[in-house]
Amino acid sequence: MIYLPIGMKSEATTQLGRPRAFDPEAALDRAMHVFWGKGYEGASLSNLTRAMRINRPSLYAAFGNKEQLFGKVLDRYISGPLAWFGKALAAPKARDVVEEIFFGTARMGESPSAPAGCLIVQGTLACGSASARKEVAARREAAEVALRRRLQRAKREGDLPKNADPAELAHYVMTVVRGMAVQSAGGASRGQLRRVAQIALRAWPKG
Amino acid sequence: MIYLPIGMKSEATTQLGRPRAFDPEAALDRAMHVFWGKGYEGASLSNLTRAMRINRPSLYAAFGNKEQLFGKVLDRYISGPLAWFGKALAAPKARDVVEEIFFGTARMGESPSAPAGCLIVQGTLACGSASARKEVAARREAAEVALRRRLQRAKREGDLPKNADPAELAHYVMTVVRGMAVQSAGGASRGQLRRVAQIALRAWPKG
DNA sequence: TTCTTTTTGTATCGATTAGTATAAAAAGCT
DNA sequence: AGCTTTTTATACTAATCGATACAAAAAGAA
Repeated sequence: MIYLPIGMKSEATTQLGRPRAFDPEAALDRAMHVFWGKGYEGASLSNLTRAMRINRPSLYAAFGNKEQLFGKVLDRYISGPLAWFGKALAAPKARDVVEEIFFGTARMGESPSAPAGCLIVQGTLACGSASARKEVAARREAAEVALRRRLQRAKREGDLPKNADPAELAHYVMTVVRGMAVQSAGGASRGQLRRVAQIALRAWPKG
Repeated sequence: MIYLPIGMKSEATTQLGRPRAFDPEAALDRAMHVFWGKGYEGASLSNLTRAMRINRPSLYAAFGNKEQLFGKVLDRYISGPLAWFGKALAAPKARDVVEEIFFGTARMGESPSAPAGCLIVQGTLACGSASARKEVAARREAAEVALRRRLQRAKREGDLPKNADPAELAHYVMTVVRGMAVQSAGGASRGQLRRVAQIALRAWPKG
């Protein structure tokens, strides 16, 4: 019994056994929308299997269990709907990095097919499953660490004023971003989020 | 059968029947901590009754059902741990109002007995119960409306620059506040939150 | 005491939860 | 064909969910 990495079919040239009738990546996308909209424990297995259009044993065979499925969904969320974040970190100037993060967050509220808010923020903020909560918290922390390192580099390059603290600035930016996610989940429009982003940018140190 | 308002014992001078053996307000406080830490549907009735130190029928007799208990807890949360918000709105200058809101939020993370974060933010962000979710969203909206009205008054009084938009500023402030709640739930210290508050204040329009 | 009223504790309800046992179905290989 | 392997669908598990039925217990009133 070999554990097959999710989202990819067997690499063997000759396929053994009955082929699966569903696309694991498409199923993961559907599961993502369910978790995104209802949170980790708000999403029941019946919700998930119905949306993914597979039966329960297929889900367990392909993705492990609910918690592991959630982990795969988190990975896919970060490398999919949240991929702009990594690109934003690559912008030439720190000010541009932060601007892209703010407006990228505002832009997330404009897709009508995607649920409002952010899976990482609302997926497990308060949740009975401690492990799922920790997994989401770890990913929130990772994003902040990445931005902090980027701003520390900016400081070394003279891209930030001498009195600016990269760690505090990173914490501020991520705070605003997560607040925007909460507002979006509460029904805030993309226009409102953009205006919040513009105001939040006024706090950025003058260079 | 008369529905007895929660938190107050019978007003009749002569009490009929067996007196209840618990203090409803203390029980509500304990329930508040459970909801605060685990969210609406993360808090099971077994969690609640154990923390409240009452049995299930006592809970239902005194508070209705889980959803109504949550509503009473929300009221108590707003008039208790969140009472500083109403006082902040009464500050003389708009800048002071916002400052008190920011630092009041930072101060909420310092009580070691209380759960981290904000019940209103994390109680039901993503949750299966649509009614509980709407109830929390309504209270989030109410806070923003109150601040918006306060800032509109400030504008009329010349307490804000002519180019400042009270509605946008209110949205920005509540966005930061809710982001701080998320950060706090993720383990941010009061010191970190205070520094975020200071940076966020730099976005405030110069008067 | 006896009656009435309310709270209490226990034991349970049907529904739903996450997770599986089992066997039929569908493919390739020999 | 016959064999092997994997996925499929159905049906089921034990546990937990929110919510109650029921009767004993505890008070005042008559």
